[in-house]
Amino acid sequence: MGNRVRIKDIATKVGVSTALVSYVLNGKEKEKRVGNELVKKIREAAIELNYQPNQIARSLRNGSTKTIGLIVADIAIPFFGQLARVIEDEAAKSGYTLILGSSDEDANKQNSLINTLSHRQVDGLIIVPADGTCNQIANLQKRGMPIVLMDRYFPELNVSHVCLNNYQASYEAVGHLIKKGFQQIGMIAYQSGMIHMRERIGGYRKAMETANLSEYIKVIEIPYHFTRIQTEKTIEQFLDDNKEIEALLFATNSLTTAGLNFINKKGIKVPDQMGIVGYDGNEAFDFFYAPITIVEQPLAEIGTKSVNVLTDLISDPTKIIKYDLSHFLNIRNSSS
Amino acid sequence: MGNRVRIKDIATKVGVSTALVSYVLNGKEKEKRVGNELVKKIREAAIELNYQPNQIARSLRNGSTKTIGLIVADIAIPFFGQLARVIEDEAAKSGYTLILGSSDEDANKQNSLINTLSHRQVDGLIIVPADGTCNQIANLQKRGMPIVLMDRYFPELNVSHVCLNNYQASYEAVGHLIKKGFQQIGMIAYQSGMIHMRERIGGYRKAMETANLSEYIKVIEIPYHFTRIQTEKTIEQFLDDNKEIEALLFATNSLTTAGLNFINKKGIKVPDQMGIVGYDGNEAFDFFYAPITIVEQPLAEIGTKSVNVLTDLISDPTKIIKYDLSHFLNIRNSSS
DNA sequence: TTGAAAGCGTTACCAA
DNA sequence: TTGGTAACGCTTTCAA
Repeated sequence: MGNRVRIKDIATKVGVSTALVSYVLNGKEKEKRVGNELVKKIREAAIELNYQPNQIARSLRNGSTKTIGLIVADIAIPFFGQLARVIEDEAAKSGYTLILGSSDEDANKQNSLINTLSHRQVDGLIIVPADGTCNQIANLQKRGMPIVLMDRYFPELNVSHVCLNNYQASYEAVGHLIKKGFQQIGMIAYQSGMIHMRERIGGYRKAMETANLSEYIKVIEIPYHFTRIQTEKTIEQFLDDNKEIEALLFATNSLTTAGLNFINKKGIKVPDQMGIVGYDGNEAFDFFYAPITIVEQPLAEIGTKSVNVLTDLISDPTKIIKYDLSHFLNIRNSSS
Repeated sequence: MGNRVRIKDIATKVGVSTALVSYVLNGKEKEKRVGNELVKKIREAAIELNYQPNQIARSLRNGSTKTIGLIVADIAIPFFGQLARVIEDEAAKSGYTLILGSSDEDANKQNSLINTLSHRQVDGLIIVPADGTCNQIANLQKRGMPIVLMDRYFPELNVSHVCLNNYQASYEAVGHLIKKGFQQIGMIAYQSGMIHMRERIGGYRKAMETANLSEYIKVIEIPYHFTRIQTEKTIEQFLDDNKEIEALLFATNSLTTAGLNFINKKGIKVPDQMGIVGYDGNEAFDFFYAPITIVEQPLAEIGTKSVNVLTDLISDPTKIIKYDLSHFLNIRNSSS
């Protein structure tokens, strides 16, 4: 872009050195005791010439880009889009801009995103880590990059994170179903070694055990890359194989959507023939004919905390903080 | 980040100049006829020292950041999230990374985003422009910034754009309702001077006129910043004031959602008591008890074309291209 | 109170 | 074939 005007042009025009211009334009005229007359002249010249600072040059000189890299699984998924928005706004408050990447839960993609972003000298990274990327994160941290893990983390690593307390969330979700009178409760989860999924399943198991329903524990884990059709087929098979199931806990929003779709097609009545609790509600459930209980995450809190933990980390690399936030149990209901 | 290793370190280690290292690391060893022996040594040293290029320094030197600024209304809205994802992938193919911003359809926010991004020396900008920002765009273009407008544009400006042919889309959507036997068709739109909304309304009017239904033309325009509750109240008022209405065209996804919600609450039967067509379907409509006809935009095409038009523009600033793409009329149906 | 100049990490021109 | 070095635009130290 024809961003021709440099600090030097202003300096020449006013007849001073570039140092003076830099002081004034950065608001250090008091500190540096620049003459009032000159301050005014420099300001005017800057406006007249329509000076636009070159942040790249500034970054190179300062060693800080005022930039945060955000790596999510997929920005097209509303959960991550909403999170990104909160992060964007919170980051802007501290003068940071977002550079974005989607990993598709793929370790290789995540790796190349991390490389791209760190070459661009982002000041820090907020990452929703993909399965099997523990080493990537460990290496990155070792090289001194400030990192906050979001939505999931690696328990074996001492890295800052902001996540949901998934264990507790599932535990209470199942408790809710049990209180409603369901006993044969199954769970539809994703196939993933990541802590968030393990804890969602773990909380379910624990709740069943606590209620003396261990014998009814039934979990199916669906691969992330399954299509909608494949997912519905798998759920169908699961229910065919376990006809005694009275209620289902879905581990993510997209699984809930696929599940409800399937239930709709089959004409299974909710909640009479099947009790339902799902993670991460969205407006879609408002249109479902029956109220759906939802494990809702505190999105705004997750986003703002992630940014704040990161900026703290940037100014003090030893300040590692870990949040496991609480969920809400909400009811999505078309008549509310 | 402790990204200590510079080209100079490699040069020192191997005992050559930085120039040679730069050539080799940029794959210009053939062109510059660097000795095979040295090439190998330099490559090895780079790996051994774990050299990570500093893209900031490179950008300053080259005058190109390989960065695209993307300004949407709100990345939390799935329509824009999906678009962003397509753009991210397409941009990556040409080595570009995305810097993101949400304008909230607000001229001031958009202005400061444009400033932030252009100070960061993005190579080009893809913008979903807010109402009343014609001058911003004109000035930006005058200063030489490559710009592609997306989703909407300013007819009075000669700036590249990639949009839907909204006029035709509404025209055909209304035609569809008329073919189904509806005559008293109302429209729920946003209050906006932007071309996309004007065309969506214009196509509706034209279709009504063509079918000799001019007297039934009824449009309500809802302010963008209305809450869900306010929106539903306004729709209720509109329908109370126009009890003869048999069908509705909703100008956006969120208006459709609000409208269907309201219709659900009131127990109005679709399509017997009310025919519906909405823009930009999403999975929510799959759960609605009746099939909903949807004006669907070619998201992938809009995204990829936006990137390609922009990269063309970056290499040739005179290459202004305008796309008005065609929609699909789809049916979202829970049994499909 | 002001200015000269070094330096951030790269690239690429020009010379050897 | 190889290397010295200027330059990208800015900030900041040091000297005047």
